[in-house]
Order: sequence, then structure tokens, then C-alpha cells
Amino acid sequence: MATIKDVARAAGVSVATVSRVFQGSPLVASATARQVQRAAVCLDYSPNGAAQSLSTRNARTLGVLLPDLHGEFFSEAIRGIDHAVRAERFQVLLSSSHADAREMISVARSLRGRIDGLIVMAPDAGSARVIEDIARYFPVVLLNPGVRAKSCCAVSIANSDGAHQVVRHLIELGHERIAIVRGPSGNVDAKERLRGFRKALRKAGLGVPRGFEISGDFTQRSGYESAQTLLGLRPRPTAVFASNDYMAIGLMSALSEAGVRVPEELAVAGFDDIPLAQYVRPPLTTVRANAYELGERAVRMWFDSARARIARKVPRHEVLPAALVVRSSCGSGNGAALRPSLEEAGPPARAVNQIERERRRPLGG
Amino acid sequence: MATIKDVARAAGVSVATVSRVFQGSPLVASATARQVQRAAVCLDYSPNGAAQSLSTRNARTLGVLLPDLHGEFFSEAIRGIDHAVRAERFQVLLSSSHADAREMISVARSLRGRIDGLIVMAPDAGSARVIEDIARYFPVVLLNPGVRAKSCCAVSIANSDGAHQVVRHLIELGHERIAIVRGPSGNVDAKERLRGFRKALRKAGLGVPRGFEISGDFTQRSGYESAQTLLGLRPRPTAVFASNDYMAIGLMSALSEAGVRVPEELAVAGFDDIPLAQYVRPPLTTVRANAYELGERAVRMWFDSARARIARKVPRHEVLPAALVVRSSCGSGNGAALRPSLEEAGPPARAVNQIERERRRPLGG
DNA sequence: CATCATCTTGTAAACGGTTACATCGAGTCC
DNA sequence: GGACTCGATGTAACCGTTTACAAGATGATG
Repeated sequence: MATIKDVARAAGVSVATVSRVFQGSPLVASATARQVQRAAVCLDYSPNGAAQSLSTRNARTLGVLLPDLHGEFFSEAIRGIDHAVRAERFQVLLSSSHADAREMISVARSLRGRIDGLIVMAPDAGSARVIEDIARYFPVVLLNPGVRAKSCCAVSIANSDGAHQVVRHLIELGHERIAIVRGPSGNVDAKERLRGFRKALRKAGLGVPRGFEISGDFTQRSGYESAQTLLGLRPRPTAVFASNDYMAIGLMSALSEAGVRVPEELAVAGFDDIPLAQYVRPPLTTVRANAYELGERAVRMWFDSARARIARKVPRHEVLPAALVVRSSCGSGNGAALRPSLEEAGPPARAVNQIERERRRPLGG
Repeated sequence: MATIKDVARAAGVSVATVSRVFQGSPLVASATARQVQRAAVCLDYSPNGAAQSLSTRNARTLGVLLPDLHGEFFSEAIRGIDHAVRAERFQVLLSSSHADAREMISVARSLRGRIDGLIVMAPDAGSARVIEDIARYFPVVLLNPGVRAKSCCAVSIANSDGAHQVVRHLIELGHERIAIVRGPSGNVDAKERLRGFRKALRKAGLGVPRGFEISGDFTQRSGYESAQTLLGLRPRPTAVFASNDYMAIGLMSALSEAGVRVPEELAVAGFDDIPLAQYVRPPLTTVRANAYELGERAVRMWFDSARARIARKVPRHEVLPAALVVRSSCGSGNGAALRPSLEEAGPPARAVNQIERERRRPLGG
């Protein structure tokens, strides 16, 4: 592989000049620049990234630490991250499936010199110390954090508010016995959604009967299995809020097998609005949590705070609004209505448009 | 940030010794090693990756070039890649959404010095030259290639065989008018699946009536929209093979809206066996293309060929068997039968077990 | 013509590691 | 006790860039 020296020799100039040419420096005479370029092409040269990183002390790379990347929520988040990162001509170094905190820290440390910063998704509570530790090495942006790490920016989804909206929607439809399938204990999203659920019921003066908070772990299977518990409850709930779409879909699948009609006998709602939510039967009423945008924003926030080195003392925390998406799995059923959050700060216009755009054209038109 | 020199000074040794300690070299007296370790912990030191890469000429990083990472197939593939890469204590540098060949090449070049090799997913035909070009820089493994690039290893899915199996299954169920919803033109997977479809019909002595090959682009929406075309066909097909699961799901959604019963009035089959395929109603008969394993194998293949520098002249090409997964969307309908390929080389035992393991437990047991 | 500013280019010192080679003690052997 | 071996450690060159600084060329200016 050709190095900068080879190019310099071939072009009859010094390495400094070659380096300047490749950085588009205006200090090089255009005739010289042309010569250098010719030599570079001829030798098939391109600069060595490691050497550049070492010399300039930046890697033009952002690290991404994820817990595990199952499912569409993650893949959408990564997509958002990738696009935003690429817009800055940076690269993404991805590392996922971190079992425990120690492993996470050791991976983060091993990235020193290869990345300029880190996007960390740590949905498990109790990792505050881990984050603080990592944040000593690089500027970190937290994705959907439960942990309010003091030293870094964060962007999260309005979990509690979203859950609140969807449950209020159920209540407005006349439901009074509403159950929830919870997410993994320890998971912050799950916890917040549960909080929103309870708050909505409390506000409406409804209680949560014993056994109406069923445990789950965000997998389709756990949704599927929750059906059994659910159908055994007396009095039976008339509606159920699954803490994410995967569980809602697993649940509906089980209900269909058991011959329980949705929404007539049991209304089902989810959370996340994964792309498939609109394609299951009946289409799933859910809460839009835009994973793509979540990733995108996190990256933008990172660059913002990297550019403004000053005032880093005040880490920002953005909350992405969640929007109720009404389809027919809860029986209100025209499959078209969309109810953006009214409580939410910030204009929901964007999300609405997005949803409008992706709506399927009616058949047989 | 502490450097190796700081540690050396603090421990009262030379940088060479510190370096040795961090590499676990046996040449260091254990007392000295302890001192160094203490100093390192104290200074919160960890080695600079860029410097290491520069010095050793390896980056312990594999690049991954993807076309775009929509949907679960990609996220599963990445997951497989990530796991396999991590098992070798390497990192993943991810770069996706490459619009055109030029961009792909320029990104690949810019990675020089930061990666040791590349996994490239290039489902568009005609990129052979791009690949060859990139392969001059690093060892490349192709993921699901249509292009038979001569200079690099590849791992792909038995697209044609899989399609052949599923269509034969339809034929065995008695269907004679079978349509296909095609994938994007130019996409190699799509092309192969179409080939398998045609072959199965030809073998059975069945023709493909005019208009029975409907165009699509692998998106749910295109599946949804294909319903309209499909229902307009005379004579109407009794079964349809959608070239991937997303389209099959979109299609079933449209059929449900149009009041067409699946599988009674129209049998539907897909391809990929994405996790959700078993949770839609009716559960989708499809072909298992294990994306996770695809990614995993690609990485393993890369390491194999990296270790055996010799005999690189003979790039291997693995084909991952595809297994028919019979659920009820085609009407054979016990939702349990699994028919592994009989034509397939290699033992299908593994895939079968996997499918068995993930089968949902019956409700109310 | 000497002086000076301006452009262009080169020299060489970082950047933070790795590692071939040299060195130095302490045993071991005869 | 000198030669030799062997294990532990240090010295310094090298990896491929960037960049502060020096320096040479050129043309303008007084």
C-alpha cells in the first residue's frame, strides 16, 4: 500500500505538500496540486485513517453502544444514527449486546483513540455509575435514559405521556377494566410506561384490580404467553395495554387462536408503532415512538455539544413527543384517526405528517 | 488522558515494559507487572487504539457495508455479524445506505487503516466492478451476492431453491394458478427467487398466465398495493408467492380489508421467515432464510480466510440452505408441520431444531 | 538596490504505541 | 572463576500522518 511518502516522492514534493493537497489547503500552487493528485491516483493512494487519528487526535467516528439489537426499534434507531452521522462525514462504530456494566465499561475503554464520542442506549436502570464512568472518557449522549446521568446530554421518548395517552383513549372508549402487560423489570421504558398507565387510571378514578398488571419482557413470546394469564382473570379486563408492539402482536396472535375477538371481546393497544403494527389484523392502535428520529436527534445533539465546548456544564435533555396512533385494535376503528398529544410540548406537526405520508392508499380506488 | 509514557514514569519502568504488560507478555517479572498495573489503574490509562493500529498495522475492526438497513432481515444480519465479530474481540464499523457504486468505493477507501477487512452486502447486480475495486484494498466477504466476484469469498442464501420449495408446496396442495409478487428489478435475491418460482412451475408442467408476475419492491406497501392488481386478474390465481415476508404481510393486510379470506380464497406464502411471520393472522407459510446465521457465517469466513493467507486464490462460496416453514397461510394449516428441504445439501437438522425451539407453546396448557 | 511582504514549499517534531535488538545480572557448568 | 545461558528490562527506530516553524523565491516598494 502506498503511503504519503511514496506519493511525495513520485510527485517530487515533500510529504507536507501532499498532506496539504489532501486536506484541500489553499496554500498549494495549483500546478503542484495537480501533480500530486496525478501521483496519488497513479499509486492508488488514500490516507491511512489510523495515522490521521493519531496525529489529529480525532477519529471522525462515533461509537454506538447498545444493549442488544433485536427487532425493528433498534434497527430504526441505528438507521437514524447512521444517517445523521454520515451527514457529518463521520463513521459509526457499533457495539451491541452488552450483558453487564463491567463489559460495557471495558468495551468503552477499549475504544479510546478510535472514537470521538459515544451514543449509549442503556435501558436498564442502575447503570448511572457506568455512564458516569464512560463519560469521563468521551462526550456521551444517552439514548432513552432512565438514569439521569448528570454529566451528559440525553434524548428520550415520552414514555409515560405516551402510555397515558393510549390508556386515556381506552377510557374514553368506555373501558373500565384495563390491564397492562408490563415490560422487563429494571427496564426504564417499561417502568415509565407503567407509570403512565397508572396515572391515567388514577386520574379517571379507576382502580387496578389485583392481577391486572401482568409481567412480560418485551418479546413477542411473552405477549403470547400473557394471554393465558389475561383470560384467566376475573373479572375479565375489557382492554389491555401491552407495553410494546411486539408483545401486543404476540398477544393478539394468542387471542386469535383462543377464539377471542379483538377488539369486540378484548381491546388491545401497544407502544412503539413499529412498521408492522399497521399490517397485523386488526391494525394495532399504538403510540408512535419514532426510533429513527430518536437516533438522529441523539447524534445531532452530540455534534451540537461537541461544537459548543463551552456550556457543556448544562447537559440538555430532549424528550421526543409520543403520538397516539389510533387504528382498529381498540374498536374505535376507522383506521385513520390520529390524535397527536395535546399535553406535549413542541409542535407535533412533523410526526403527523410522517404518519399521513405512510398511510396506505385505499384499496380498489 | 494518560499515555503509556505516563504509566511508565509512574511505575518506574520503560514504555516497552508497560506495553508488554498490557499485551500479557510472559517476559515481564510478575512483581514488575503488578507495579505497572497499579500505576495504570491509578492513572486511569488505557491504550490508544489509533496508535496501536498504526503500529501493528491491524485495526481489530471489520467494516460492514450495507445498502440500507430497513427491516428485520438487516437487523438480524447485523446482530449475527456483531456476535461473531465480538467473539474474535474485534469491533464493527458500520456504514449503510449506499446510494451508488462511486459512493461505496469512496467510503471503502476512506476506511483504510481503520479496518482490516470488509463485509459487503450488495444485492444490486452490476456492482461486480465495485467489489473488485474494493477487494484490492482489503479482504472482502460478500453477503448474499449476485455478483460472482472472482476475488472474494461469499456467503449467500439458497434463494432459488427456497422459492422452488415453497412453490412446489403450493403445487402439492393442489394449486394450479400461482402468481408471484416480484422483488425490485436489479436485486439479485429477487431475481433468484423468481427463477425458483418459474422452475417449480415448469417442472410441474404449469404455465404462468399473462400478468401473473406482479412487480413489487420488497416493501410492505408494495405488497399491500399488489393486492389490487392481483384481485383484478382473470382467471384469478388461487395462490400467490410474495418474494419476501414484508410484502406477504402487506398483501394479507390488503386482502383482509378487501374481505378476501386467506387461505380459503387465496393462499399466500412469503420468504425470509422474519420473526413476525408467525404472529400475523393467519401465520405465514414462508421460507426460512436465517439472516443472523448469514451474518455470522460471513464473519467466520472472513476470519478463516484471513488466518489462512495461503490458498486465498480459491475464494469459497457458501450457500446457506433455506427451509420451508409451513404455517397456515396456505391452507395446509396445522401450523406445526415443517418440511425441510430434501434437495438441499448439508444436514438441515440445525435449522429444524431452531424452528422447533422457537415454536410457541400451546395456549391453555 | 536593499527591504519587506507574500506565496509556496520543505524540515522535523510530535501523536502513542510496538518490537527488534542491545544490555545487564544472576545462575550454571566445567 | 571465567564462559555461557537465560530471563528481565531498556533503547530507539518505526508505523503514516499533521503542522509549527523555517526558509527560499518572487515581486513590490521606498
